[in-house]
Amino acid sequence: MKRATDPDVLLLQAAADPTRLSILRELSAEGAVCACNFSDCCLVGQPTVSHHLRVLRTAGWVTSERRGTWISYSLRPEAVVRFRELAGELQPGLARSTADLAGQLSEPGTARRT
Amino acid sequence: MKRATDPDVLLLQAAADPTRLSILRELSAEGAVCACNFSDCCLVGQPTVSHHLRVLRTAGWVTSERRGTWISYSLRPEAVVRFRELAGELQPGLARSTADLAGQLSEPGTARRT
DNA sequence: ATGCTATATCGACTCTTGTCAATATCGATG
DNA sequence: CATCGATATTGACAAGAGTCGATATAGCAT
Repeated sequence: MKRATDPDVLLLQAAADPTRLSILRELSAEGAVCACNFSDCCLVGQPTVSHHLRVLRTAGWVTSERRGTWISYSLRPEAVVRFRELAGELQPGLARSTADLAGQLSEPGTARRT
Repeated sequence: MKRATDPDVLLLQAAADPTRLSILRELSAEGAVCACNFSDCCLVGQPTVSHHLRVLRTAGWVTSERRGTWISYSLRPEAVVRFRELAGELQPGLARSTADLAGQLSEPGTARRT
């Protein structure tokens, strides 16, 4: 995968994995989950879970908090908000108001970059 | 990347690339865009654009329609709707109502799968 | 038919990712 | 301090993704 610099792409990349999406959904449903519970629900080993949790933390999806021996993870509200903004910004086809009627519809320019 | 079977993960994976997110945003802004316009905005060659468009089409993000020599792409409303649903399903930490007060908070079970 | 332009496909290459086994670290507790 | 359980890190590996150059296909115009 191309190394992403855009934080939005980072956020999407982090969510775009079966294991990590399961983790996010589990966190959404449970609120705060101990790390040791994920290796069970996701059918992967403990180091792999740890790796995925780091990816999610790096992307801004989760925060961790020690509770004695174990560590509880939870969703960061900012990430959820940003994710929803991303979804809200995407609109299907309704953008062209008058230009469409004028037959504009994003006609091809000269195709550069052979 | 782990081969995804979950269509939701497919959708996220398709969007989780700088070039493809640019394409999606361009489509959202313009409504319908000729394929030849993307190789300009995304700083990649024409075969690469074609490849990304196929990924987006496979994931259900876009549809294509011939207009003479060129081909116009547009967002599929269903994909946008599903994306928004995904975003809507994710909720930060507010899930635990009474269980939290009882000190439950998803305590660790036995960590299986050594 | 010939040529031209737009798009897709193929083959190859490099870099990244997901995964694990082994090991280290950290906290609690005897 | 020694030990145990939970978590993180390291190193290695196979598989996949993104990219490009070359080539093929398709529609239009001359």
